[in-house]
Parts: sequence; C-alpha cells; structure tokens
Amino acid sequence: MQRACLSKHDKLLNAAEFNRVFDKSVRSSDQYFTILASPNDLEHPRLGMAISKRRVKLAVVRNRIKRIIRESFRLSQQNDSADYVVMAGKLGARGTNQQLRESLEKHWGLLKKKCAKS
RNA sequence: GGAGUUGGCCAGGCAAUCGCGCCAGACAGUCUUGGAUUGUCUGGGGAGGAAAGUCCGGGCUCCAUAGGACAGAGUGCCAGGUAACGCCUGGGGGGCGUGAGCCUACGGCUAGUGCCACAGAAAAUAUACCGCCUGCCGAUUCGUCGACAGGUAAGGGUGAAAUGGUGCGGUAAGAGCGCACCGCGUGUCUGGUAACAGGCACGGCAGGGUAAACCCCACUCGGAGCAAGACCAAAUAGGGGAACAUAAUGCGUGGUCCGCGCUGUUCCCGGGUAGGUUGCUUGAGGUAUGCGGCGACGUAUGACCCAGAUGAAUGAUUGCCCCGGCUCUUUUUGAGCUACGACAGAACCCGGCUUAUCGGCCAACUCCCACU
Repeated sequence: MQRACLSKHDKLLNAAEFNRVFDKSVRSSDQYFTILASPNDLEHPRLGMAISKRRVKLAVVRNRIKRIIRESFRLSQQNDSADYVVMAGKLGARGTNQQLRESLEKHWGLLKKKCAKS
C-alpha cells in the first residue's frame, strides 16, 4: 500500500524547491485550481501547496482545501517522478468537496500526459 | 400558561472503511559504541468558547540600567481579590425600568487659559429691550399721554443654559430685604475601614456649561519580542595563524642584490548566511472534597497529565438517528425530498477585554393572566 504525504520526503520544503517548479513547469488550470508540474530526479512525486490568504480568506477553508488536495494526491497513486505545486483558483473557496475532488482528478490525468510528452 | 431578567453548561450523536502528524513500547534494517535514523506492529492521546481581533496585563528571553528630576503614555468614587491589569467581586452616588435588574469616563472649571453656533438687551471684568414704580415738567377731551431724572429685576420675550426654587410677609414698585421648607456652602456630631449617609448650627448664596478642551492633582509605567534567545553548521566571498614553495612570472620597498610584503598550495582557527536542532509544553495547570470569606478568591489533602504542527497534523466517504428547511396530507399524526448542519482552526504560555455565533438544556428571580 502506498502512503500519503510521507513526512518530509514527499513535500516541497523550501523556497528553492518551489522556485525550481515555478521556473520550469507544465501547467493545468481551471476555476478551482492551477497546478504546476515539473519532473524531478527522485523516484517518487512530491507535492507543494500555495493557497494564498488573498484567494481564500478563512483559515478553516484553507485547511479544508489543503486536506482535499492531499487526499486526492494520495489516492491518485502517481508513480512518476515529478514535483507538483497546487495553487488556489478564483472559485477555490466556493467549491464543494466533491467539485474540488473531481477537478483535481482531471488535472492529475492531464499533467501525466503532458509530462510524458515533454 | 405567557412575557422577561440574571448566572451556568453544551457546541450534533453512533457505527464502518480509508487516511494524517505526535508520544510510549516491541521487533527488524542501516551507521563505529553511547546513540542516531528508517520501516512494521501494538497502545495512548490530537482544536475553541471564542483557538479570532492583537486592545490591556503578566510569566519567559535578550538588551539597557548609580540615584533623582523633566518630558511622554496610561489610569481616575471607595474597599477588597490577584503575579498583574484598563479585569473581577462587594459597596456608595447618579440615571433608566411597574419589577427581577440594567447602564455609568463617577477627581478638580470657589488655580489659570480657551470655546459656547442661532436666537436674545445681555453668554460673563456684564448690566436692562419691553415693562413696573416714584419725583418733576408739559399737554389734556380729566380717562390718560409725552419728555427728563431716578428706583427696580417681580412679569414678558430668547435660549440647552440668564446671578438659587416655592410660599408668606414686606414695599411706591421691587429685591434673601425678612421668615418657613427645599437646594447650595461652611463648621460640627453620629453611623461606616472608606466612598458616603443622616442630624444639628451658621451663612443669605459663593455666582452658567464644557476637563474623551489645554491644564491641575493623585497613582502607575525602561526597551524589544519565540522571526526572543541558545546550539550545530553547507556553498561563496573575506579575516587570523602555521608549514612549504620561492623553481617560473609580475608588483611594491631599492641605484643593484639579499631580505621583507603582496602572491601560490596545504592544514588549522574564529565569526557566520541558507538549512537544521532546541526553546516547546508540568503550568500563577485544571479537577474532587473539606475549611475560611456575602463574594471575587484563598488554603489543605487526594488522585490526574490533557495538541505540539512548522510550505504547517486533528480529515474524507458511506449508513442510521437528531435538528432545521421545503412539499403532500383537512390540522394533529404520517410520508417524501433536501444540505459545506452557527461562528469559526492552536503556532511560546497564561489572566482579561472586545467582536462573531445555528440551536438547545439547567437553575434562581420578576411581572401579567387564569385556577384553587
């Protein structure tokens, strides 16, 4: 069984790692999320989240969105090696749990194909 | 039964599946021992009443500091509680409510300065618009009228506010001019720790409001904050020391050479950024019982350990029940449908305040109606 966000191995930890993804990436976005992806040298994928206070005002809602992202990331079972950064979109705070989950599923699929091409 | 006041409590519940970070233990792997680290399993615990705003007060940490004064900021009836407070408790004054109760920035403008629109004669070193009254002169239709000199502030009018209020006496008309009661001030006595309350005597009245206006008085206050502070410590640049090379080249000191310094290589040292570790959760801790106190609270004893994340754990899905909403049904009953189920997420820790908030429960008390 594959684990979810494995402690620090599966997360982007500092500004340097985030910037690497921002500089060179493939992106996919809709009204709920914008996801950046960039291949890495490791054997497993890594996840970073950038949910700004400006986009999502309430701390409770920010936490809810993060949990859904982690949950979805875990269940999508990606065996490829790439770093992902998820950012909140315009309607990120408004979407229901189900809407957000469906949106993420779609993005994972799209990004896998894009990464494979490049 | 209805309406209301105050205080306290809860913050949907249960089950299944998947999942997260923390702690303890066991086993296994890796590294040189201590130990560190990774994985698996078992067990334990994992958001709030406001975790929020960051408005006060402390603890803790670092920096500064002989002592004092000024400046600045804050507080402002009295007493108590507390580590401390701008908080809390009890009491007093004032205001609101039929009442239970609620509100209260509640020291001083009989120190100084400033401000007070409009209206009004006058808004403060005052003095008088219409009036009222007396004297005298003139006119007269004998009712009064006008001018001048004076006495007044009772009445009118303005205003939020006009040099105490009401009544009686008094007077030419009036006036604390005199008296009674009320208000105010001073003195004194009684009760109270005190704020204050009450009594008695005296004074005829100090002289509008405003101090969240400057200000005066009394009291309090050093600064910065866990991104505090402590430790470990890449890369890059630079500093100090030692050894070697001065073989080759160059520069400075020199007329020239040696030497010395710059320079090259290696090693060591200290400071220190990214990053990491720590601070980091046992504490002015809650809790039960007894005792003291009207109470805030204090105290003794017993058992208890109750989140510690760091690009930031505490979640998701499904089912049932509860609650809410909508529809059907004649109302009740019943049936069906429905959903981010109030406000909202710890970030060093406490004590408060303020703000947000679906709904529900408990206790005490008040008013109204009905019944006995």
